[in-house]
Amino acid sequence: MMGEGRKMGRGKIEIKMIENTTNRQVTYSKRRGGLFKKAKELTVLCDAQVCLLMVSSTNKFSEYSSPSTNTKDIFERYQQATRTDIWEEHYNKMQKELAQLKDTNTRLHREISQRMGDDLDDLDIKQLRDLEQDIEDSLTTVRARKEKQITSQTETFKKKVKSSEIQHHMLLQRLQNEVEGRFYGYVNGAANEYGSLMDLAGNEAAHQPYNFRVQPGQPNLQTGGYDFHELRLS
Amino acid sequence: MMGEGRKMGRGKIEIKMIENTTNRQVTYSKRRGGLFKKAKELTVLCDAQVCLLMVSSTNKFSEYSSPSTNTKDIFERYQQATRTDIWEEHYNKMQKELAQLKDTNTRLHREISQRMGDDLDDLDIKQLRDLEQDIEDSLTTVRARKEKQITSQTETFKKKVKSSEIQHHMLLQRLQNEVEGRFYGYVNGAANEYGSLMDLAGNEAAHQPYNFRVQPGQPNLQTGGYDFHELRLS
DNA sequence: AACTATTAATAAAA
DNA sequence: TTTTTATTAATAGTT
Repeated sequence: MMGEGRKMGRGKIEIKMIENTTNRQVTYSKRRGGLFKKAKELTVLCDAQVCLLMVSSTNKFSEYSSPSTNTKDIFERYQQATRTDIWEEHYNKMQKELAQLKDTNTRLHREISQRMGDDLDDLDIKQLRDLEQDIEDSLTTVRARKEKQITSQTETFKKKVKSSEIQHHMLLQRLQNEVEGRFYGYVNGAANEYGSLMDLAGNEAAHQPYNFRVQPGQPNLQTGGYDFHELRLS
Repeated sequence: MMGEGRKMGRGKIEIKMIENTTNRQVTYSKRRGGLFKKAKELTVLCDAQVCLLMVSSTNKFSEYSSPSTNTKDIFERYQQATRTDIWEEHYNKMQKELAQLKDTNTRLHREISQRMGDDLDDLDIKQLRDLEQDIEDSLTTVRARKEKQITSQTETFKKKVKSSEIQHHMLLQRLQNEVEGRFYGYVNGAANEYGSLMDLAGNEAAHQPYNFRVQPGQPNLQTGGYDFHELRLS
């Protein structure tokens, strides 16, 4: 049921493109080394000629070709030996790829249909039971995920409200102070000239000595959002 | 001291050409599969393009090139990317090989010199002691070999003499028979027509029914010599 | 070709 | 990057 997973080294990997760029490059580098080593060993052990060309996803080239073999030679010998036009080969390969993709497409389409409750005619009882179980599992997973999301959102909301309350309280206090003409000395020297109610609203930072204030944070790259900004009063 | 030995699977192998043809071909086949698999994995995991051409020692070709890559393309891209003319590359490779051979040559020459007692100026006491020990070991080996050879030659000689004696004895007997006109019937049918004393000397095989005779053997490829022929009477 | 005892390759962590 | 280490994958010899 699962895709062909493989373990090697300390972790488990599937043979599919490594999304993380850094990992991909590290893996490329390591495996390239491995491939070259194996190519050399084959060359020596079996008295063979090997030519290995590689282009990384960052367009870097690497080459191995066995001693006293040159790339051009082996390439030409290859062409001669295969006696097939290189373009025809390419064309065939494309056709094969196309067929495979179509096939995959059909399978996926059918799987989706079945999960949506259509196209069930060809399934026997066991298959139907399996499908049912699968869908139930999916449901459980989705529900769990949803619950988690709700909890998370609630937390966020609580924080936001709390922050809001603190700010409100502060503003009220300062407003009261202004109105009563009583300053507690937290604005010193010339800055006083600008001390006004308008200023409080428009540029609170200039007069803000407290640590309560929730600061706008850096963009949070991991979630892709700007979470901290949501905590600002607006 | 030993060459880099490697174990893999159930046995131990050095990375040097596998002499046994069958083994070599089996290993070629297995490792070719491994190499292709790794090439494919690299292609998928790292979003790379790989082109792998192989010629076995029996001149059979194999190829892998990643999907939507064709061999010609990647080859041309390779040429472009390296910006080096393929012949220049070949030339460089030859030069490198040449330099390596020269280097090896120099080393060997020096080693021989030292073993012959020359060119010892750069060696410290330990190195000299090691060299001494080495040479002593060599000497022991050579002596042992020599003793063995002597024993072996003696054996060979004994056999030869014995064989010679037998043949002599037979000849004498047959000569006596001829002279006495009495045949013991070991030459049958038409062959008798050719039974003469001259024939005995010039073409003994024609009349030779005994197993005593030491037969000329096949060339012995392992020692490079024709050992059995030495046992023939001449 | 298939099996399996062993080694070699390597993914993740440091 | 490079090294280390836990783990899997490749494979040499065997049947």
